[in-house]
Amino acid sequence: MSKKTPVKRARTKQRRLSPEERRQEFVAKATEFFAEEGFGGGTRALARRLGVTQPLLYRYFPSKDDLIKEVYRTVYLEPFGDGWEKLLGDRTRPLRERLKEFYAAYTGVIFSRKWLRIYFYSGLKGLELNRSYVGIVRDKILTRIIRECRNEAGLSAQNKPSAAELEMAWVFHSGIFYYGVRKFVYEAPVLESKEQMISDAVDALIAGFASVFGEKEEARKVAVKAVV
Amino acid sequence: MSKKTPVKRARTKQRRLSPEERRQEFVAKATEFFAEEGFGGGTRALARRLGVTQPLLYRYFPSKDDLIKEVYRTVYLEPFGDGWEKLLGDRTRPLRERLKEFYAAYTGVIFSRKWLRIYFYSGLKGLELNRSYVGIVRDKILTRIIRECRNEAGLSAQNKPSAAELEMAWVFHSGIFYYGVRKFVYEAPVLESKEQMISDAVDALIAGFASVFGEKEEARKVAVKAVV
DNA sequence: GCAGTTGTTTATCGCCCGATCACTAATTAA
DNA sequence: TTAATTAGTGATCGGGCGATAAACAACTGC
Repeated sequence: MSKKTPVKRARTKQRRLSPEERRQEFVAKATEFFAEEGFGGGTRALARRLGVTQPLLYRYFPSKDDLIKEVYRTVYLEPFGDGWEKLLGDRTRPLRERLKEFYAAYTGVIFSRKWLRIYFYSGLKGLELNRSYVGIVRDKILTRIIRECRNEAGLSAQNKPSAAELEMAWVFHSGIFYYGVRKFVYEAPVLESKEQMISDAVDALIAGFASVFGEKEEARKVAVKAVV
Repeated sequence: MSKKTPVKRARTKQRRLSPEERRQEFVAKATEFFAEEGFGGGTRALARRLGVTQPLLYRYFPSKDDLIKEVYRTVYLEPFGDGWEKLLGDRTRPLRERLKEFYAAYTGVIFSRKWLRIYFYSGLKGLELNRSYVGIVRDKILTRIIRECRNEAGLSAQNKPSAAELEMAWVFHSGIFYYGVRKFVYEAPVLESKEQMISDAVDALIAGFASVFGEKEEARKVAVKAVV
């Protein structure tokens, strides 16, 4: 309320950080700020949260848009490890186990209010960034998962998944994704155990994939299709 | 670019609409506008799109926020029919058929750039509206679906679905939902046939539900759980 | 045709926004 | 100690925002 008193910070006491450290500190705090306020949030409010004055931002970033681009970079590109692809393809371990471990790790990164809200804000802004992210998920994750599901269901290996297979993987993946959205964005009640949610979803995917695409379960599949 | 020339619209020619018609026209156009620009879009730009001047909006709506509330109302509340609950529970028809018909109708309503973007913008704004929408989906749709899945899997009827069952229904429902998001918000390529996507997802749900929760498939279930 | 009512515009207010500039304080190098 | 460099601030600019008030234009009933 009474933000009138300028408080007169004791400027001399706190240790001065190196320029790069300071910059990173600004980006990190800005990420939290924009996650809450959206990219329409003002630079003055942001500066207030950083404990500095607004013009100082312009010493570290040429414009607000440049700052936002840095926020994107740290949120999207940094966390995407490449050990994940290997994990998914490691056939010395059961597929269920691999999938559960992968999604435990993946959701460990993206299931936070900050990550998800930045993701949606940038998506609504129409940035090509989201489209490219969707492409990465498709190529690095879903294509691998389908390959393993085909193997699990006793189907012949083929490099390219069919559009229908890819779509089923998307439905599965998005279902898990949306658990995080409900919990961290809508703050709606969810199943308390994330692990069980993932476990059940993985089981359903493997069973469903075999049911829809499997040859070894042709009897079931025919019965399914006959109803339609 | 050269918006300088005021264009001097021929004001006398166009027929004057009744006040209520005019109001509804404004709300409809405002919905499209906010879906694209977000609720941060300016009233001047909106008025320009409506072909009127900005102060005129304030004769029809006391404030910008009131206009936004009307937009919510028409987007969320109007389309939600109540024949859907009956459709889901109609056991004279096969479950697969009911689910496919329901999701064909449901996605027919919500799968549009307009609907989905308004949904996300309001969700990010922190409005309680989204949380209540989530509650409606849970009670009116998912609870019914689980009841029918239990019946299909030969399980005893119980009124309240378990949290794990509800979560599996959410994963399934969200997976379908996200097909629309990918197509209409991210404008990413999707399986061209929405019907097949729904059909496969429904098949996977029924097979997956039986696999995870079914008693008649206890052997498979035990095998599944043993891996973990 | 005129009065009253309703629809619409022009002009404007106060506010907040992103950005810039000139200045001061703190740190570093000699 | 002093000169140069860097970090940070206060004041301010032009512009867009939501909202208001007063004037004007167009219908309506008499």
